[in-house]
Amino acid sequence: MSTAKASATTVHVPQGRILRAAAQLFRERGFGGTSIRAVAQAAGVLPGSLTYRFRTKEDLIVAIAEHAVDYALAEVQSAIAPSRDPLERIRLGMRAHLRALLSEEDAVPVLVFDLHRLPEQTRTRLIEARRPYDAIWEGLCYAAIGAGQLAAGLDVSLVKRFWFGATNSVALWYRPDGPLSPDQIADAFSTLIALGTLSPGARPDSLEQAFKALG
Amino acid sequence: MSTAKASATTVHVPQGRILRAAAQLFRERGFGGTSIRAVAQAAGVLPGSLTYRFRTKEDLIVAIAEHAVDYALAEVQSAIAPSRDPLERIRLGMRAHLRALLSEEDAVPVLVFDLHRLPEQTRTRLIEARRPYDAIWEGLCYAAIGAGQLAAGLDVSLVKRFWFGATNSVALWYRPDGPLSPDQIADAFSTLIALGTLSPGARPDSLEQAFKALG
DNA sequence: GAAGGATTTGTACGTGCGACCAAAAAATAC
DNA sequence: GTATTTTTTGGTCGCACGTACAAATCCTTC
Repeated sequence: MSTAKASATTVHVPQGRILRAAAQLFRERGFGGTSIRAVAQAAGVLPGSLTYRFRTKEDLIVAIAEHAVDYALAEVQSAIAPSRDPLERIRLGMRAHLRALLSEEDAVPVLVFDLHRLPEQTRTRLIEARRPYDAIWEGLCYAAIGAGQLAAGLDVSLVKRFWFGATNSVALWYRPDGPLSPDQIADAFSTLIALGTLSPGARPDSLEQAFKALG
Repeated sequence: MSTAKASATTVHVPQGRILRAAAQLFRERGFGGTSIRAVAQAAGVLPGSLTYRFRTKEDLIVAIAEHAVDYALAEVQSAIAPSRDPLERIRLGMRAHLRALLSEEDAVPVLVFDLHRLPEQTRTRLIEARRPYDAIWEGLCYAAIGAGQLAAGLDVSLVKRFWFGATNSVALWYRPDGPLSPDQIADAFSTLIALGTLSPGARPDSLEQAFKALG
């Protein structure tokens, strides 16, 4: 409908077109704010075809989420492969995570931002789908702890939430024409979380005491 | 409808009931995922009454956002009043910010999380409404910089985004019956952003160099 | 306690929703 | 080149949406 027949080699697999169109609309307007008719139109397909491929709207977002996990997982794994230093692997992994979040692969931010307000049953399915991704980060963290690179007394799960919260929120303000690239932002965040922001003179004598004082 | 007439002192101002009900539903299901009828029912009112108070759905969320700003601003201002130390004022302010975000005042998370996918015109109105809140944090940051409490070479606006991103994301996983109170979480986050997470042995010799290396 | 404005009621309107499906068309297998 | 399966079409179902509004009710004021 939108394009001419084009050449014989045209990628005309509509499954991919539908998923991409849906992910883009979900990213922009949210799951609840996007109609399947709008998805169909954006994909250049009639509503009936969409229903044929994905029986319900929920099936659609689940497929998007599964794709997002596949994509982000592959990106992170190939990004961390070059290094064996745990801390460096985390830095590289966070670069890849942020690149995936800000990329044209709209599925990733959809999984990150729309998860928490989906129906309970759908949310459970998506958290399940995300498990392999959570697992790889779990492993990266334990490796850094084991190597003694992180300060003693840290609540690691809290640090993880802190870091992912900050990093994911970049998607809410990032603009491609801004002054910093995704990798630059990721590195800046890595440095902040690693070293903190206080000037040397304002720091306490003992790091361990400061962390333990949090109770 | 939901309650008996009760005493003569009953707060029966429906404006407040409607705003509270709407904020709660928007928080749970998002703006697009909440119908005006659902708001009316939750407020114990028929749809017509709601239209009488708020001509459109957009007027409703703008009213919620304005209330959120009033509330959070007052909370932060009274929280920072006891101290004159810039760093301490930021810590206290962040406590108040997180308390407001996690409180029963659903308007605050609505403003934080629903803003970015509203129609352009509405978003502009809400950002305008939020301006006083942004201004107070601007002031707190400049005070800490002026006092030399933050490391030289920091990109302050990036640090602000980092910190608010992390803190706001607490609303996505916090549960009241969890092990940490909002104030404990806020303090833990303040310590993380202040000191970083590396063990002493893993830190570079010069902080300034590390920050400047980010380009 | 009557008048008159403020508020709520109950319902209606046109639109768009998610889902559905018989029939047509295209692709594939034989 | 026919038979079979896969996919798309184009339209319909009943429902819920945001909004509007006349009639009924409540509340205040004098």
